Amino acid sequence: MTLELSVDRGSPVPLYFQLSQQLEAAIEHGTLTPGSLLGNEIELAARLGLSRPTVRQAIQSLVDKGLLVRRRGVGTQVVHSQVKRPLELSSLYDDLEAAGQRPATKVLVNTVVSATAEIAAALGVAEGSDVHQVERLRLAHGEPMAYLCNYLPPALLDLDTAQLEATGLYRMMRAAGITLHSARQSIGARAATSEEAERLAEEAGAPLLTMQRVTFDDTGRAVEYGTHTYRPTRYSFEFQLLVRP
Amino acid sequence: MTLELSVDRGSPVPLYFQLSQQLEAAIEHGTLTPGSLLGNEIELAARLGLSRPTVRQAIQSLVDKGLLVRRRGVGTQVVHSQVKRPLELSSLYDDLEAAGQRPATKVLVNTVVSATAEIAAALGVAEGSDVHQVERLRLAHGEPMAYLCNYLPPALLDLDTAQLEATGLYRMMRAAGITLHSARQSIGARAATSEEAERLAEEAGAPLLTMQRVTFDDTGRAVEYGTHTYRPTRYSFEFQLLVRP
DNA sequence: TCAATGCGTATGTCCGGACAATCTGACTAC
DNA sequence: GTAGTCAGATTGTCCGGACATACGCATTGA
Repeated sequence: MTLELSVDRGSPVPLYFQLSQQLEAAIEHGTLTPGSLLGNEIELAARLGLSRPTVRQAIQSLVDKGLLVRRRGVGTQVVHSQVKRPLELSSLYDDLEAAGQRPATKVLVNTVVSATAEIAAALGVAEGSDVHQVERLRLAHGEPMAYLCNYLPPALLDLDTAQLEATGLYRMMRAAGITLHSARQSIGARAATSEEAERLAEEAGAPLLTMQRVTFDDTGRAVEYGTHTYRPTRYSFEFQLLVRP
Repeated sequence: MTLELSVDRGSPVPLYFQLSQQLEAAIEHGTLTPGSLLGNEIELAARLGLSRPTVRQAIQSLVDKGLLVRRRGVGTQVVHSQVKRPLELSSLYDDLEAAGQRPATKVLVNTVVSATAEIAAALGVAEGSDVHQVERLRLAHGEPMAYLCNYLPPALLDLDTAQLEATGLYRMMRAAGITLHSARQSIGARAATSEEAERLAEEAGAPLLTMQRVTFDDTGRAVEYGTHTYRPTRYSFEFQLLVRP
């Protein structure tokens, strides 16, 4: 079979990116079957009228994504297993939306509080200084699913309650021009207190899935600290991860 | 301050790798302070007697690791935040060892069983075919910490009980020439059954942290399926993750 | 005073070529 | 028949250069 590949030099989209997208689409679509060889880089470059470094850059990006595997002396082949996505820094809202559910959000608290020692340490601000606090309840199919408590540095974002209910916090941050860079997460479990149980329509002592996260932008500022509790019967963390070579 | 950088052209270690390692060490050591500019690539290349693509390759690898941030028109600077490691496919054994603890392992079961539908689906083998089963109890400071149940395809590995107690499963796989590539994970929580509770010295109904994982090698074969339960008072999943640009 | 413009600087993209390292498979020698 | 050897194929590394693009800042203009 011959793979239809072409690049548009008039497009502002980088050539290597055009190529990697077409290859990824072909893998996704099944045109490039798992295990099949991709054909050597030099010939592929010649066929497309590109240079080898450009082709290599395209292939490399897919290798980084885990879709391709290179073998010296053999060639580049499509990975057999079904790689979906290698763990992104995704918000619960996006996760649910991607799963086809229509998540609902109920903002319980949207205010400014004085930072406790824990919050101050996480966000890197002075203890006692003002921080935004947002408490939300995330529902799916009318059932409570997770209780989210977040703290943000002051003057970072305009936290409109209506907007918080219509979209996710991360989406609002990105829209405000904040470049999310990395996050430090901790996932655990514990028994629900009576207060937590009531919020999530569980019973006191029921197991809860917990997640704490501090998110940093590309300048190294902490832009968000969150403590979340999930109902384990309704939610679990699913992700694919790659081995760093 | 002047950063000491040099490369050895006689070494079989790639030049870009030598450079990236030195830069990483300088960041780790604090010689390159967070937020500081790295100096433009062209001059850096000239100073080291390297070409710009080589220098770029070194820098790019650190950008991928989350240690550096590039800004067009500005330069490349060291990320402020404390990036430790961006979530590896690590075994519990390695995690504990890295944390300074000396993990102990007790192999409870090491046998061959007939694959149930669940196991067969995860490993991609025929239902009812033979698979290895390993059940282990992981202890730290004499206290049970996690209960690990793993299934492996037949004839993949020689599962020596003594070796399983002395090291981790992943380390044994790597030593056997298996190239780990990716894994699909699911982390959740549930209440302990009385059987599970007894194994982990908890009470029935106590919250447990659960993890399921299927690991694939670079040919796409499933090489391991594991169902783990952790005591949440003793263990939680901590990791750093990067945002895919 | 404030906004628009222009310029320098640094990274982003792309090219064409060269040699080295490694894997596969076929051939050869014992 | 088996083991060692060699050649072809393919990716890995590296070079030197060219132009495009975006950011920050100083200058200019209203």
